[in-house]
Amino acid sequence: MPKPRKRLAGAAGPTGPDNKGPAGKRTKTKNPVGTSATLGNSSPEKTSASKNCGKNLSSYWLMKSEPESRLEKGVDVKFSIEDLKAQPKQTACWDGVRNYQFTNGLCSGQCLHTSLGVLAKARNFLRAMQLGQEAFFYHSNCKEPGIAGLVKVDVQFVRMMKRYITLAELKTHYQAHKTTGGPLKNMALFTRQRLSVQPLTREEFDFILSLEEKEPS
DNA sequence: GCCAACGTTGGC
DNA sequence: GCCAACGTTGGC
Repeated sequence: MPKPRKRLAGAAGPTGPDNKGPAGKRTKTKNPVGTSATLGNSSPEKTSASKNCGKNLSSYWLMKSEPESRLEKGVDVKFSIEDLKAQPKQTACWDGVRNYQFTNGLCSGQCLHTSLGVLAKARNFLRAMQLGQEAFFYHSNCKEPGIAGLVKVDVQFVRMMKRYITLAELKTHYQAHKTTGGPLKNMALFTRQRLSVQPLTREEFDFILSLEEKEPS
């Protein structure tokens, strides 16, 4: 029996995000939504992108990763967006994750995800993700959780957020949107909170992007 | 196939 | 470090 959570709408931590601002380099990322990348998926009739007008298929994602060191079974699970940037080609080896071979053989000893259990749960979404789709890179299990940057799936750094969008801020909007019917009203970060890889609607994605231009609420 | 116990996630 | 939430497991 799930009990209603009592700690919602908590105090927004006063700690400054300490973010470094826009990282200069942008890899050109104008990838049109409609281009079905089809990762070796050669079923002809199933270009998922052409199903309906592209409205409610998920082309956007939020991926959680832990930016602070934490040992899990002897392995440090830390992988921040800065770590991603530091990878060769600013791209993380994601195959190890896909195949659930979460062993020392990972490409640089680091990985985006923390445990096999998490991966199993997110497996369906991992499968649904396609190359080039955009995702927010979310820092979890840390002092100030929030969206740190933008990546492309499988998994390449795109850019830092212009400002760090904290969980607290997202939650404020989520709460408001539940009543107003705004774009974040069903955001999986809150409704399916344990999913480490979660789909975003285009409306959610665009709304969150628009927050970059605004003052933190 | 139900459901309580358990383990993990992750905000606080 | 605490503990709510929630996915998984396993007994029945």
